[in-house]
Amino acid sequence: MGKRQEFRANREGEFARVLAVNGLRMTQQRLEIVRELAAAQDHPDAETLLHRVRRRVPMLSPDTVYRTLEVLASHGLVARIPMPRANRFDPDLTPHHHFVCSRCGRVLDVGVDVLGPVPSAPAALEGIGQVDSVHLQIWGVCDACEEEGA
Amino acid sequence: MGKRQEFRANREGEFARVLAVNGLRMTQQRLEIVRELAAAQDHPDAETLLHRVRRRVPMLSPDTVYRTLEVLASHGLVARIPMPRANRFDPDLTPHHHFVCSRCGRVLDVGVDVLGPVPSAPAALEGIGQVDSVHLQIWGVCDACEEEGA
DNA sequence: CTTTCTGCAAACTTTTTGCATCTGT
DNA sequence: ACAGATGCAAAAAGTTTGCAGAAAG
Repeated sequence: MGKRQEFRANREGEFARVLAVNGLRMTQQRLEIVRELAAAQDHPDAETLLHRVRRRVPMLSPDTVYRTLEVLASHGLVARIPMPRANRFDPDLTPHHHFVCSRCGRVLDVGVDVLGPVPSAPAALEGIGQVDSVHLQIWGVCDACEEEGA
Repeated sequence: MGKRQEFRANREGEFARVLAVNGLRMTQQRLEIVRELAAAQDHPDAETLLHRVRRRVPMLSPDTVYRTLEVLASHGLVARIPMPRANRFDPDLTPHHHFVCSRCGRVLDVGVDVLGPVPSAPAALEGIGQVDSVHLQIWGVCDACEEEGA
């Protein structure tokens, strides 16, 4: 099993553990949301994720998805990718970059083998602040859109 | 004059030039918006910029600011910093990083002398797409917020 | 039983759009 | 003159919030 797949497979237990430590609860909804996100091969936004989980949990409300994603992100269990229209969420916390297509909005992973390692920052930057994460975003036009436009 | 200041000082003429090349027009509103943004020492969002320009041009409408920023960004004259609440815009295209405070939302510049150069990507990434820009975002808590919370 | 979570609905913020009018070139 | 820009207003899109009832520990 690859490193990234292995990482995803442990998300559910990791989530349960972090929740427990913080006195929060593992609910059916949260479990389903985490499962769906961990299985996602793309970088869905809240609404997209909602529709996917609703295939199994039709009663799920949008609020719950937003709130769960907030919990996940604030505990460092998923990465928030800030985007012009809507935030995207990435269950994969292994080092990699993001290519964002400015035409179709797709977010594609770029391995560290392709572009070199994610730059590492010290825990604190002199005169600036405490560092939580370092996040490289590459903007451009993806091949699919490039061909279409030709 | 420092490199960054020099860069800012030329924004106005550069904008006029790019507009002309593309058959677009230099209007009073656009001029004022570009001036204000080029002079900004922070990373304002559309609404903040609107308020600043309105001190001199009270009749300016929000739409015009949004549309002008879109023109600027799509012609590579300013950088769009995608953020959870609202986009921010940076007139400074010289290489540097952005530290985003997750508590207060401030965006602070981090020089390449502090964290090393912005990773450079080739013009095209094999099997992915054409690269327009590479953008490093560092998330954390700024010193001002850190002290407050203590 | 207590604290936390959910769903509903309504509000809020940021951004976009259609249209008539006005302006730069 | 004519393409392009502006302002107005209304709508869209994404997200947050207050609250009553439901559920986890």
